[in-house]
Parts: sequence; structure tokens; C-alpha cells
Amino acid sequence: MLTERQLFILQLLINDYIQTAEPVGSRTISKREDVTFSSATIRNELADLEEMGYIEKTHSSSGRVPSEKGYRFYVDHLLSPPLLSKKDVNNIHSLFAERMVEVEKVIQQSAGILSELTQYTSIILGPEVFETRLRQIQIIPLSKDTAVVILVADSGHVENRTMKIPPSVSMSDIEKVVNIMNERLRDVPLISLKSTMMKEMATVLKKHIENYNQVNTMLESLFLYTNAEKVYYGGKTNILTQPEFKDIDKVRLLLNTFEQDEVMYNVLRPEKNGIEVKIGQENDLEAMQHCSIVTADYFIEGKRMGSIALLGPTRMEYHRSMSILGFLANDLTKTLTDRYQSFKHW
Amino acid sequence: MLTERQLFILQLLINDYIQTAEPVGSRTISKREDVTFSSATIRNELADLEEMGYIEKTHSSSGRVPSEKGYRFYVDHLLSPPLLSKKDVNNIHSLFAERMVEVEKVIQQSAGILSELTQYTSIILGPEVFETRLRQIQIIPLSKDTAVVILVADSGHVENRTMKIPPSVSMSDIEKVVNIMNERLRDVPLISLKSTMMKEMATVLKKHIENYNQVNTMLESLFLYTNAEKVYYGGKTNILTQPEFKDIDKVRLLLNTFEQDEVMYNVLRPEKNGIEVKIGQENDLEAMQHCSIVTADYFIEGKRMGSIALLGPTRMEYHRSMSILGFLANDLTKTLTDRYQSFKHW
DNA sequence: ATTTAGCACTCAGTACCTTAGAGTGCTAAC
DNA sequence: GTTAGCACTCTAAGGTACTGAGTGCTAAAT
Repeated sequence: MLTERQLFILQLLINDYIQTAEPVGSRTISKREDVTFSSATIRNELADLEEMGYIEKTHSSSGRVPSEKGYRFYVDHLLSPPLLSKKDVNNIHSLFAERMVEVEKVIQQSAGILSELTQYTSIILGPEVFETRLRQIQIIPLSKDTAVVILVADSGHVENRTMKIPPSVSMSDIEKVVNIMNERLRDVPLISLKSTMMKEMATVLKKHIENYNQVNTMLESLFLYTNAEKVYYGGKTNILTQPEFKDIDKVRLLLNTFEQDEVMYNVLRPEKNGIEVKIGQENDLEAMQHCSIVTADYFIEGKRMGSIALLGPTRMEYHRSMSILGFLANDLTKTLTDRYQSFKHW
Repeated sequence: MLTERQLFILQLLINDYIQTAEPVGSRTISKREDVTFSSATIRNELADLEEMGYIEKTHSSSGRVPSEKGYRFYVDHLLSPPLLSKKDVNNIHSLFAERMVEVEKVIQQSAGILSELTQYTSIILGPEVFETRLRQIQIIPLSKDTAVVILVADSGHVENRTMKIPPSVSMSDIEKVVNIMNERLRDVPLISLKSTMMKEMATVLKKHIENYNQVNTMLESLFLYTNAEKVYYGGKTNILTQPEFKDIDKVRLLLNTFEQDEVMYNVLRPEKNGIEVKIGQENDLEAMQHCSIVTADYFIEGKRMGSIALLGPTRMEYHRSMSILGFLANDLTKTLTDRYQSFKHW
């Protein structure tokens, strides 16, 4: 177990290192006003902390640097209750004061403000299609064999796909199908659209439509891919300013990962609720082994809809990041829930 | 004027430098099989070429490096007629063989293949709204005071905006407006939608709608922003592998520029027709002063619709890049024109 | 009049050394 | 248990010497 003094010293050391990115020596710590004991004492304590694995040396006569275990301990036990400056709070509130209509914009703006406030890269996973429901479906012909299908969700989200129409399917067939769909599929969650359609509509369609088989394969191809949630970024290149990212290859690896939505999508699915911190090697992705990620969830009517995250070096301002993230997640939850309630069952 | 031999030497030098990224010395050139004269002769010629500004030294006893003037001369006068390897041609053709339905996908795939073939970053400016025309407009209510407006263009492009509805405007008013719009605005180019609406519809609307003023401001706000063309990328981080981009600050500047669609939009608007090359300082943007950009246009029915481009270091494989780009632009033009003709006036 | 061989010279890059400074671990005294 | 003191370690920065690639110039060869 760690003594009070060891805890104190560990905290000072990590705080200092987060600010300076330089290994911290015993003298640096002893010079602080609130430290009453000498550098020699600190040296002894540091040696103990190192033995326990909370800190490391970069070389045999260097100062100490927090290990990942050290950061983990710091995050779990040494953080005082979150406190945000008024400036930050105002910044965030002013964002939501605007009352933007489009969810996309709310989220894009949130990503922007997060990265501005922290100088890290912010990542937001857009609302899950999980809980959004179909409001209306439309098929608009483009030519004799193609048409655009438009799905409008109750959240205001619009999806569209271009589709080939088999020559054997007539326009009036399509109109019938659309009508039936709008009757039967309204308020069905987008995510279960395909299965519901196959179950509920099969019999009705067979009754009204001649070329049932063609229509069916056409519809199947239509819902083949469930579009994954969109990933939004703020300050994509902020992380390049951190001294730990001088190495171009690291940067390339990381930026490439950003481009792969499916991968990032998994990065952002939190394993537990609340604010979660993944430090260095705790991340599965190789590209992120030198990074830490703080994630928080946002909700609509109590249901988890997406995540917001901050990506920085392992030497990250965890405290501030967690506070800001928590605060913004909260505001986002309120805003989106308000918005959603005014739409629901309307 | 340059002598035959000077032209030859300049060409050899640039070709060599493009491959190696190392300053080229007289001995290196003299060692080539097709060079019959000695390194001393070459030294004299190099001194002349330097005096004329086509090549430079990196320091007083280094080999020579092409200057931007040198590259310009190379591009303008020293390139033999474009020749593509069969492999490249096949690669590109196989892309278009698929006959994808969605323009977006065609373009995204093109960007991908461009960057793969060249290892540079490819940038494509999506089709201009300029020539795409309105096929249909739809307004779908979301709640008592919001609705989604969906515009479908004849190209299959779908745009949507969420809109606030003033309380004084009734649902039946909106339905009337939509009907009128679909009657009057069909086949109007998206870009002139706003002006046409204001001109042609004012009188009709006044006749049929009670709250003409409210409806009018609502419609005005709707068409406030003409959505700019989308910018697509392939191999965004490819450029980081080039040795001239070791400097993180240069990289950051460039990547930040990529995020700013409006800026990139201007970069890609070509000044003249055909394949254009901008070398180093010829680019206006600071971030691109160390890059060269090769652009080509693609057309639909003879009308310029967008551009495709390759971004690399000034030490770029101009010849190959121009060939590949020209070839792909051509295929893109054919594919999109075919596609468009099957939609047109349908 | 060109071309070429030869040679002195220049400069970047590398290796190697030295020194300064920051930091540690250990010991002995407090 | 704490601290002062000291020997030791290692990095970073600066200086020197050496190597190799390359140049420019001159004088001889073609």
C-alpha cells in the first residue's frame, strides 16, 4: 500500500509531467512550496514508487516519468472531484444556447468545441440508428431502370440509396410497395427494418403484387447494408502538436486509422457506462498504443445513443478532459432528449 | 536557348532526382550507358544550366537539384507523349467495368484507385450542382414546428435540410407550396433554384397562399446556402511517406488545409482546360508551396462538371501522374455521360 | 573549338571526444 | 525517519578530425 506521502509525491510528479512533458527529478519536486521534506527523502520515495511500478526512468540517471500503471492509479484514485472553469462552462453552454435544428450540426459543433477547449482530437460517434424509427419512405424514379430510395427517420435523419429496378417490375408495383411500406413500417426502428419487412410484409405483398419474387430481391438488396453510425472529428491534427508525435510513422498510422470508420466505430463503443479512460496499451489498436482515450456516452430518453471522446497522448490532462467531456455529454443528452420528445409520436 | 545535349542532361537529371530524391552529380549522369561524354563535360553543362536557372545546388559542393523553373520546363517541353502501362490501364478499366449506380461511389472509388496507383494523395471535386436539375422536392413533417426538406436531382443526388416552420404557416399551406414547386421548378438547375423560385413563383404563391410573407421568408432561409460540391480524397496520408514531408509542421499545415472544403474547392478550380500542372510556388496556398498539383477535368455531355487531381511533392512523377489522370478523367467523363443520358428528360 | 583528365577545394555527414548539468543511489550523520 | 554530501551515470551540446561526394578551373588532347 502507498503511504500518504507517496500518494502526494506521485500526484505532484504526474501533474508536473503532464504540464512539461519532461522527466521530473527529486529536486524539482522538493522546490515546491507545499513540500516540506528534502530532495533526498523524495529520492527514497521515488525509488519505492519505481519499484512498485508507478513510475519509470528514461535512462539510469534521468528523472522519473509516470508509467501506464501510474496513470491508471492517478485516474482511478488521485483525481479530486471534477471542476470546470467558468470560461469552459460558458463556452459549452453558448454552444447549446443556439438551439440548432439539425442533429448533425449540433454534433459537428460539439466536436469543434471539444477540440478547441482541450487541444486534443475529439471524436464523436453519431446517434445510433438503434432507436430512431422510420417516419416515411419514398421512392423517386430517376430513369427507366433506376430510382432513389429515401428513408426519413423521426430524428430528422435522412438516408438515401440509388437502386436498380428490374425490368419486370412496373412503376405501379413500386407505388404499391411504397404505400404498403409506409402503412406497415412507420415507427419501426431503422435497425430492424429489414427483418420486420420480411416478416410482416411478405403475405401482404404476395397478395397485391404480381412479381413478388423480383420485388423481394430488389427490397433485400436495398437493405443489405445497415449504415453504420457516422464518426465526427474535431481538431484531427491537434494531436500532431504534442511532442510525443514527432515521429511521422506514428502519425501516419494514427491518421490512417481515423479514415477507417469501422475501426473507429469499435474504438468508441464503451465497455462500461459513464466516463471511461483507456490508457496506452489498454487500447487494442496498435496505432493507439501511445495514446489515451477518454470516452463518455450521451443518451436520448435514457437510452445510450452514441459516445463522445477525446484522444491525446498518454501524458494527457485526464482531469480536465474528463470534466469537459462529462459536462458536454450531459448537455448533449439534454438537448437531444428535448429535441426528440418534441418529435416523438407526433 | 538550350542545346540538344543540355536538354538531354536536364532530362536525365530530373528523371534521376524524381526517383532518388538525392542531388544528382556529374559522375552519376556520366555513368549512364547512353551518355558518351565525360563527367567534366557534364560539369560544364550543369554550370550553364544552373546559370540559366533550371537547376540548383543545395550547398556549394553538392550535386544539382531541379529548380521549379526546371520542373516547369520539364513538364512543358521534355515529356514524351503519355504512355500508360497495361497494368494501369487494366486497373482503371476494371473500376468502371462494375457500373456502379451511385455517382458518389464511382467518385470515391476513383479517388481510391488514383492514390493506389500513384502513392500520392488524390483529390476529386464532386460533380457541380451547376448542371444538375431538380427532379422532385418533398417536405416531410417531423414535429409541429419542424420538417425535413428533401431535394432530389436528376443526377440521383439527394439533399436534405431540416427547417423550422413558423406557427402561422399551416400544413395545408406547405402542401400547396410543395405542389406548386414541383410543378414549376422541375428541371430547373439546382444552382438557380432560389432565383427562379423568387421570380416565377411569387405571383402564383400570392394567389394561393394566405400567409405569403411568412412562407416566403421560410423558403428564403431554406435556400440560403447553396451547398458547395463535395471534396473526395484518396490516400490522404500517402504524402507523409515522401521524404520531403518529414517536417511535422508542414504536414499539419497541409492536413489542416484538407479539412477546409472551401479552400480546397478553390485549389481545384482549374484556370484552363485540359491537364494542368501547378508546381510549388505557383500554388497560391502557403501549405502547398512545397507540393505540385496535377489537375484534369471531367465532363458530362461536354460540360465541365468537376476536377480530379493528384497532389505530390514538387519532385513528382509528372509524366505518369498526368497520364493516369488524363486517362481516368476520360473514363469518368464517358461513364457519367452515359449515366446522365439515360436519366435525362426521363 | 570542344572535350577531357587532373587536381585543389568545399561542404555535409559521421565519428569521436570533452564538458556541463541534471539526476540518482548510497552512506553516514542528524 | 530524515537529510547532507558525494561519487557516479547519462544526456545534450560543442568542438575537432576525417571521409566522400561533388565542384570549378586549368591545361592537355582531340
